[in-house]
Amino acid sequence: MFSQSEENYLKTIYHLSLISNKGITTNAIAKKLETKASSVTDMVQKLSEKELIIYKKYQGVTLTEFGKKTAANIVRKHRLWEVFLVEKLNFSWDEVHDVAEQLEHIKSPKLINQLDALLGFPTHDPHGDPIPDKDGYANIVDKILLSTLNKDESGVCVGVNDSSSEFLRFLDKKKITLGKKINVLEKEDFDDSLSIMINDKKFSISQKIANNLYIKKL
Amino acid sequence: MFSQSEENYLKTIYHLSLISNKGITTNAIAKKLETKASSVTDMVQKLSEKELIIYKKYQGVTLTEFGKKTAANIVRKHRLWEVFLVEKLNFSWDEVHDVAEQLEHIKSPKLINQLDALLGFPTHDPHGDPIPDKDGYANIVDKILLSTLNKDESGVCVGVNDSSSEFLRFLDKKKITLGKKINVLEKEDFDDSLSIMINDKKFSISQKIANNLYIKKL
DNA sequence: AATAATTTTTAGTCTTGTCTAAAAAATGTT
DNA sequence: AACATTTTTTAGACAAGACTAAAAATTATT
Repeated sequence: MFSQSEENYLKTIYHLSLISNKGITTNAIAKKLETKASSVTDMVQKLSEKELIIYKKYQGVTLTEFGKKTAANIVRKHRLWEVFLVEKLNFSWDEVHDVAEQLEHIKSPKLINQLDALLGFPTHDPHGDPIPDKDGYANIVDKILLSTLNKDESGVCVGVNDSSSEFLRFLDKKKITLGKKINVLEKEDFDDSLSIMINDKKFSISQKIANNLYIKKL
Repeated sequence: MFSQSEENYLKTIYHLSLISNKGITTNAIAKKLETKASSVTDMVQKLSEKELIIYKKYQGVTLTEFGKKTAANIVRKHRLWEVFLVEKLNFSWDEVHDVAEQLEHIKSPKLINQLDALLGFPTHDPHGDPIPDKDGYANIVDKILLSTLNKDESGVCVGVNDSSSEFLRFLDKKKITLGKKINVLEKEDFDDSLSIMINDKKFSISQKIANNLYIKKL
């Protein structure tokens, strides 16, 4: 069994691995966890001893198979709890993260399997992120950023890049939810803002917004 | 906010207070928590500084109003989670304790209130123990031990004293569940064993069993 | 290739919560 | 009341996980 702290480091390394596929640097981990590089060095040495990661001084870390599976399982728990909070306890999608962050550390395989069943074996969490299965395998959807679409192209909203409550509440206000169809009517060269059509309504969004919304091209 | 360790001490003191209503001794706490008396001394000093308990050297501790409320809230969370595990996730009553022991430390008032609602505002946990309300008030039932009943008296099963999985599984095997009616047919002077009638079946139970089953007299 | 800037590691400190061993206080016994 | 026993507290140590400051290694720049 691993401590909460070890699990948090592991999860962070896992998330960074999905983006970069190079060795994960000490500084990158420190930044994500809002901690100091020296603390990271201490912890990666420990995780390395436990064979969760491969670590060579000054060369960053990569997950072992064991580490990958362990990390995926924490992510699985996090996302299942998020679904539970939204589906069963009427949380909104901008409220779930902090609570799921605590719940993901609860140790009970039966609990998670039963929760999975109660929720009807969901494949995605409320933000559109895939829920890894028991073996750590997660469906990677071929999602792209809305900002990469051109004029007259369209797609379906499948996820968010930034899941801060500010951004999520903005989407709520604009009635942009997962599964909604988005048409790009115009793309401004000047500031890369987009004129889009959603819910039969037309409005303009900034590049910052378009850079944080994942869609699946149609 | 309090640490998990602080919460565990507090909860233990709360449980001991309900039995003894005298000052709770260092040793009693150490025994219940399976730790050393010196560790208890350290922690009660800390809890005292935080005004959760009143502590005078060599004289044991008592909960303050604030401490009582805080402790009751932890117990409330523990018991609500137990109900959830049994009602929604098909746990049996002998499996819930360890998981609830972890879940009780999750910090989110909304989570607990919504869970309470999802479960239909239960008043008792799966072992028959009352669930304190938000203000820390718990209904104290006038329950007595089965062993205190005499020949030809009868009662309804309302709780257990020992909630070890061994004992709970024994009750399952004998089909003794909360709410069941029990008639005492005979009481042996020799070993204080009882001959009882339950589910229209007659059998004999040892004093040890009778000492761990709470009933409400009829 | 030498120097500057950045990143990473090391060394030492701090806090939390635990422990052991010894001292001090309280309680029990004759 | 004096001694023995038990309980409780103190003092000092340790592990986990974090931090600061300084050293070492790497990377970037001229």
